[in-house]
Amino acid sequence: MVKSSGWSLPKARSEGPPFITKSQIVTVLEQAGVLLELDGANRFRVIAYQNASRALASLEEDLLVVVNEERITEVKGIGKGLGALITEAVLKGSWGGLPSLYERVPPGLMEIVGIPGLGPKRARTLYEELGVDSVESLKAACEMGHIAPLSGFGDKSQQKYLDGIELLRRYQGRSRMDVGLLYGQALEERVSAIPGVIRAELAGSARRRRETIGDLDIVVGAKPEDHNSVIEAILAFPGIAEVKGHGESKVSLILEADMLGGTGGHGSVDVQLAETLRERSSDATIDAQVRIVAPVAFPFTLAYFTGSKEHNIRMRQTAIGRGLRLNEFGLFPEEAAGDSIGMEAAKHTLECADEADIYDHLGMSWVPPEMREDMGEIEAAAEGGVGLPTLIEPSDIKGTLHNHTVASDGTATLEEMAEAAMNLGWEYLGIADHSEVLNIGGRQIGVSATDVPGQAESIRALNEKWRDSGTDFRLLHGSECDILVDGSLDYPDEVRNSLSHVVGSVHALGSWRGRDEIANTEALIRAVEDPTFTVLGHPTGRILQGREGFPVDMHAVLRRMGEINAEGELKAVEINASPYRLDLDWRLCKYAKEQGVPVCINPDAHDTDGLRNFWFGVQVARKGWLSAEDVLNTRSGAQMESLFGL
DNA sequence: GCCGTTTTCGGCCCGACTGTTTTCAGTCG
Repeated sequence: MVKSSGWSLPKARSEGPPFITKSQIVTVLEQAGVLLELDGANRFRVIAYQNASRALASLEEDLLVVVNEERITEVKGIGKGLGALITEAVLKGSWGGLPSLYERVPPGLMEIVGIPGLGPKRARTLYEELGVDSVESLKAACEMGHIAPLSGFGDKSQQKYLDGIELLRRYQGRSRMDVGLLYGQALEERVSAIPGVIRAELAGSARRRRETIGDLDIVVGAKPEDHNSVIEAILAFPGIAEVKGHGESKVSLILEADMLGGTGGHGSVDVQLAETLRERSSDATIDAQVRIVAPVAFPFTLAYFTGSKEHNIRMRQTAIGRGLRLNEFGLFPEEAAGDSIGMEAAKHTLECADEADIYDHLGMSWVPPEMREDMGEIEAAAEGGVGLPTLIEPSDIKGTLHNHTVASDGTATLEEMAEAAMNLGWEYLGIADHSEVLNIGGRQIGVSATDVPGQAESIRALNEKWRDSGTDFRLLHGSECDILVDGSLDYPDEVRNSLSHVVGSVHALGSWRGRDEIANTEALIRAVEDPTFTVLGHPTGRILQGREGFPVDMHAVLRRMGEINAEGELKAVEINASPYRLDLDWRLCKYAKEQGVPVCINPDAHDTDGLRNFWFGVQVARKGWLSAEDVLNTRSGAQMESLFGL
């Protein structure tokens, strides 16, 4: 969804090259795609810009090196034209023909295409015919009845746009993973319990464990004669704020908090976590679509609505390569289908009992839903699936390293946190309270250097008690140590040297967000090079749907960490498992692994319940292709002690 | 604009739905 208006092209840095960074170019290509669409460009040209943006985003090498060695067109999706544009931006800091495109398209049109049912073609027509160039002028045109008389428009369009403007104003956008899954699993449980429902499964971005979830998709398998009664049962559910529409095979709903009450809570988000989320999200609503198909079509519909769109496209292309056609109802020979489409064409489908059979017919192994993003999984699943990893499970986690107590801004004591960790079956809990420099609103939050030895003594005493009683559990005494603006670490060296581990984190976001990517990258690299540095905590500082992280070339930071590890050190990167953060981003996990940088899944808990957030971190790790051995805290307590030289 | 085990032109994933039309374009997922 495009929200921003008044886009502009980034200015070149003064020192360069690179005069423009990779992430800036990624954004520009994405924007240029939208602008071209509004400008009436050929739709395949638009797709080319989108693809190039995607391709560049997943480029792991240093862009300046690739450009200098004239290898940019070797990237699939970047050809002669866009390769030249990227090269010019990197080496000269200018943007070819793009400035005129940016000037040509009125800024307000970007906002208008966010209105449901109003796309680029119609937005363009409205601009040309009526001079509509903002949401405000569109609203006025609707109210004066100027839209309906236009050719291709009508009364219904005019009303739909008015409704859409209202919706846009109220629309809260996507939901965080925790909220989306809570609703999704509640809905899935309720639907599964309806008589006549043979199978029901959550699909869409929730099943793929995206960090935020747009709307919920539930696929239901039921005999055709039961479809009507199933739909009626769904419409009678509690917690439905609005029925947006329903037909023979589809129900479209808006859910509210009452949906969450009374379900067993036996899904993957466990009962206590569900309680917490219930309080936290009492005022949220979320859109849901339920699709009902005959049992024989269930695997195809489930796969189709699980997506992603990009993954589905590659699946269909694979099918075409084998003389087959794939749609949401079946997989069938091209010639058998003839001119027919949809369910009719799928009458000739190959039999598939589950998703694995579909992949099998295409010469592939089943791909876990988390990985279906067209980020290499199509290739990895071919030839017996040799490239597919065995993904980490929540039960692989043996402890975590970044948690707070009352000593800084937590609400539980060492003993309380330890007990909660033992109840999760963990063998250790790393305590990492904030370091001295951190204060919020003038109030000191962090542990002063003089108080560190006292905490060490408390932890030593507790560990001794457990050892004497034969309990295989220990607290590890670390710190969440601030990375200062110049990349140095808080506390004197001797304080950091006394700790088992140092989680280095940036908190002074203002300064970091105010300077450029290259300066931030250099500072972060300086931090990780410190001999006492162990784990890079919430690497970009992002808050999902709250604030962007600071700009940084995380590939470069991970490369440097990998180099240091190759010399026998231990530098790990955190997946901060708070559902508000989920930082490191899943897109970077595979790269960290390839560079030899272990990932550490940390709940960043500030109370005992917060420890359970580690589950979301495991989802991110799975989405990022990680196995148990790629994650530091799947090691046993004894192994961790020996790694930290205790 | 990109791409190539039918290659340098002619394709580019597939289908449903909606509202406007009289055979279909635009939008959405």
